Amino acid sequence: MARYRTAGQEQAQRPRSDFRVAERPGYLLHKAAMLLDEDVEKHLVAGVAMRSRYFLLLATMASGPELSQKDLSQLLNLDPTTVVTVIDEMERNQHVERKRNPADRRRYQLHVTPAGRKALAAAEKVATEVESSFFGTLTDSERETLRDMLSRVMAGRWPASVCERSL
Amino acid sequence: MARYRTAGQEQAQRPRSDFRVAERPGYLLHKAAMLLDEDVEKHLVAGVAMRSRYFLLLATMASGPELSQKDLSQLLNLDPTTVVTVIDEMERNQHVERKRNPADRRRYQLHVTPAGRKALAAAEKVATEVESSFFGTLTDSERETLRDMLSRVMAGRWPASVCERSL
DNA sequence: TATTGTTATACTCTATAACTATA
DNA sequence: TATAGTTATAGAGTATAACAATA
Repeated sequence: MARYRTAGQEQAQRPRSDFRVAERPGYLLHKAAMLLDEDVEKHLVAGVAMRSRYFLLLATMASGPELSQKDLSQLLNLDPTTVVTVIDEMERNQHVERKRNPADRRRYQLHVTPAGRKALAAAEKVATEVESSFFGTLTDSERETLRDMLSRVMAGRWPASVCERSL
Repeated sequence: MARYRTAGQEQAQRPRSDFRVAERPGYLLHKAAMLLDEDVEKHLVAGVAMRSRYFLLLATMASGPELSQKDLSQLLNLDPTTVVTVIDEMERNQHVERKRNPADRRRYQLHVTPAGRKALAAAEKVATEVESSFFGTLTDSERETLRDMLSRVMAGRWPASVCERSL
């Protein structure tokens, strides 16, 4: 992961920051998400040797409705082939077991093992700490407001439209 | 660009959505940014044949302090080699001219041409429409709150730490 | 005939390293 | 010796398409 953020110690000839992009709400959203993603990925890898998409897939499998690999790829916007790769890895790590769905033998029932749940708990602890630190300057009430606004902005697109299906 | 969001029309056997990831503020932020990025990219390509990073670089060059390619790569978290590629393309499109900085002949002065500003204006119109539509369910006051919260969350990391340098 | 999951492959994007020129 | 920019190359990531099994 590249780091272009660490600053040098040079002359500050024009301490302005009137970048047009910095005023676009869309770019602020993009940038904030990128910074948080990097933080989460870095700490997950360092703390529990797990990458973000592994964590997200595991967390999704461990909670809520039972999902096929196809469902997961739709919900998390991951390519189906990527889901295969990550779940292969999960099986090798004995965090997940693939069992055929008796009602539709094309699908898998993805079963998170106790070891998988344990690993997930550790990862969630890390992720929660990173998020808490990232949103550190916001009050609890503000965090709730942010959560609410983001949910509303996505209403009907996520996760709703995915859930319309078999979920 | 892949689309895993368009839903089929099947049985809704479990209309729940208690995914653990959906409750993480971090994932909400990530997902919202992804959706918006996709919208912006799609409409920029379709409307003005311009990709997002081209637009971002052009918008940054056209406003604020004069930046070298190195500065741009740091500010926008783009690899320096990517910046070279995109600015090459901009030169072919006659949107930008490279001139040597007389004070430091290693650096370029990147000059946005009138044609470049015209293209930028068209792109900004598209991007603004997409953003406006994306944040459509928020009131003006809420949008300001969101902008403010995102800025505060990033305070000290962006664009400040980049600006500490030569900008 | 359509769908889930898989594999193989191609392609895009990004990162790494070496090079030129300037400082 | 260090930095800005460039080029070539390698690697990671993702998408495409063909396939097997099942519906």
